[in-house]
Amino acid sequence: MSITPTTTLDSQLSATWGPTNSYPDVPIVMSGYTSRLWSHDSHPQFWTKYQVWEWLQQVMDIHQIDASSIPFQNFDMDGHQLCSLNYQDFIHAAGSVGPILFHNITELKWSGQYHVEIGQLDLKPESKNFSCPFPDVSYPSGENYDPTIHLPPVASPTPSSPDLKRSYTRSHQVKKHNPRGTHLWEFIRDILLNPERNPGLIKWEDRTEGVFRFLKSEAVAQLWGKKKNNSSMTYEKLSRAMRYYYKREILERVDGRRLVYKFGRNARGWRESEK
DNA sequence: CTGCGCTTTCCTGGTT
DNA sequence: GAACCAGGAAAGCGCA
Repeated sequence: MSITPTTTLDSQLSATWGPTNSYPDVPIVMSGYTSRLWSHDSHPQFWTKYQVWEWLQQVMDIHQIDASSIPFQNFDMDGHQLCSLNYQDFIHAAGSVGPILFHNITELKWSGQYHVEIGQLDLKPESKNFSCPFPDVSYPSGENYDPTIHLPPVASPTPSSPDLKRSYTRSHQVKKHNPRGTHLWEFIRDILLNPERNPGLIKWEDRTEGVFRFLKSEAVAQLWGKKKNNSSMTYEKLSRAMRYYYKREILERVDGRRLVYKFGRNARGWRESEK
């Protein structure tokens, strides 16, 4: 991990979770965006593991693919190893997202400049079906809150559950309503799933049961606000949004325990087996 | 323009 | 008293 002990929380958060306008629905002019976010535009060959993860996160963000759609642990490697992967390796590691990643890293290897590569790719967020030189490269959009049409974390190389297998056949389906890119519960989940990007903000209380606890409630709220470009976000407001999830069974109540929540039956992608 | 889904904001009242 | 929890009400926002 490249974060030094002297790094402030705020700078850590900015560095790890991106600027306030990291939304793909903001027009993508990657030069400024990336130059701020992507401070290490060195050749991918020289990336650290952490930089590889940052790259992954960026690509997922840009394509509005849910971060849990790919098993990040399959990319526990540095840039040198990443660059040595072939097309099949990416398919194997990231399923249907593999081609996107492969294409992206290939361009990067050629250009050595992240922002150049993004510019070349015409990755308009509004193009629901990303067209790519590789066959069958349509990708799943983010997960859906709607339990009846839950779009999948499809990209796992080994879809084990019946749900996942079924959803695999629907990979061309255009995403349903997801106006702000990432829902709050997905944002929370992604913090939990990326410990390297979670500087003590939220922790699992019971990993298998999906119980977690806010350690720095206001910091999480600020981070959420940052993501939504809303500097007045507070834990008070965030928690109100969390409470709305009870009714939809995305979260379950945990009585008597402050700052503790539990993922419900309609929350997807948090289980280890789903990753 | 309208309706919908997901917050965001504000609020009152209760609990730890 | 501060921090948190519960949930109603209404408004904002992006999208189909």
